[in-house]
Amino acid sequence: MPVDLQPQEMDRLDELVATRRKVKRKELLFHNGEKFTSLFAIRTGVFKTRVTTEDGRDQVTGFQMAGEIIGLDGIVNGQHSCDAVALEDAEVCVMPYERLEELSREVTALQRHVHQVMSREIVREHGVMLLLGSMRAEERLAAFLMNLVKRLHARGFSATELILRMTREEIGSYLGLKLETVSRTLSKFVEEGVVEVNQRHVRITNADALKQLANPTVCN
Amino acid sequence: MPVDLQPQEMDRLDELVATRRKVKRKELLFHNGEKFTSLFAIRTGVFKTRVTTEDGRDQVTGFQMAGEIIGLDGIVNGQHSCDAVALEDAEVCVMPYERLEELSREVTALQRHVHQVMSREIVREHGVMLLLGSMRAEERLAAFLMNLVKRLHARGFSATELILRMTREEIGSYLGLKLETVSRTLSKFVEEGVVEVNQRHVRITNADALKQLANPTVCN
DNA sequence: CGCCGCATTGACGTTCGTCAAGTCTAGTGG
DNA sequence: CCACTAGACTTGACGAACGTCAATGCGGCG
Repeated sequence: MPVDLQPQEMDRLDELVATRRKVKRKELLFHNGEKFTSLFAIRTGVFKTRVTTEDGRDQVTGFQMAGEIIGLDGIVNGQHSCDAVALEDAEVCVMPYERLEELSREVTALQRHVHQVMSREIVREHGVMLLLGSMRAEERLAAFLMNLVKRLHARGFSATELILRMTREEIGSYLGLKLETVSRTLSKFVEEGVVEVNQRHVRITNADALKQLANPTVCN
Repeated sequence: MPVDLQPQEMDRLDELVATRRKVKRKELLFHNGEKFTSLFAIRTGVFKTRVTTEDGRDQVTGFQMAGEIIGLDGIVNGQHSCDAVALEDAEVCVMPYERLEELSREVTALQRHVHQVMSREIVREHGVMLLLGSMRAEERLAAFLMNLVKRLHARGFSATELILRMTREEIGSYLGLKLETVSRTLSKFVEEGVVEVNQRHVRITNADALKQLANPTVCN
């Protein structure tokens, strides 16, 4: 948590995030219906969150990576309303929610931080709604790639290369597309010289063009 | 705010929501880029929130009615990232955010309530993402009507009749459809005897059928 | 009355989903 | 070490759902 604090406050925060938990690839950090007790701060690895309907359809609601907080959905009803699945071996800090509540009553910076994290998630979801509601396949995928590479870059990785930790199907679910459409659209980007793709390895060769695709000035 | 409290705590909360503000139909409660200072609790009237892209496309991210909190998007960056537009003459309580922070440090029930409101919004948006990402027009519209009537019923209105405060275009924007599709789908429902429609007045004549159409559990 | 915004409906086009075949890669076991 | 398999991915042909464009209707309000 990137908040600056007094030494004594730091100690209390350290205690809050003292517990760690490892989650193997394909395993669930928590699942729909599970009792909510803690938030999780991702230390390593990438997760997806998904919601599911009775009739088996599901929707990926996000991909989360190091430094991001997961589990906020559980606060309102005391139980989780989505699944969190590790896309690779991962480790998280377990933050017991009741301790977090107490502490954020005492440490103003923490209170503010918690509010910001939740607000940021709301704003992010607004962006996804915009994407799902009014963009075409090309734009969705371009926006997705831009977003991923930006977040990775902020974590010290390349600004032009990335390795997808998720399948075409998972990308499609997140973007409201079928996996074939994701694959086709990626191929199209390759033809246009915007990216190079080798399985899960993606290299952005023309970032400007990608930005154009994600935010076209002309649309129908 | 439906939280039970000590009398003295009540007084402090009363002070928090003392300021009122009236917003006329089609006017903005706040707009994208505006400095964030307060959250708003809706007393009367219905609002829509929307996000916009540079190229002029916009997406309705929600319709809010009495008792609901609006403005949470502003917390993370200190400025609003969407517009809130009144769909009819409305009145809100203005809750200065800094006062809210202070108070929720002292009143545990308020702290919890704030967290729940934000978490609820996150969960609601998960539902919208599911709707936008994996449902067809019929299902989206059925889910939308069910959701509206449920919320109205919880506020003492009819469980089968409602008046839409928004245009077909606004419904379409929220559901990721064009207004013509909304209109056609409504007409289809009428043909099937599921609803009666007269302009903005809608009567649900076969709630079970509507629930069938909206298959998944996208409620809230 | 006549205008204007909203809504409906039809004809047609585009995008994306569906179905199917086939390729590639990594992992498994003989 | 090499088949063998399973899962992920690619690509093509076709169709359905929804968008686009356009004409028309309807109701409220100055």
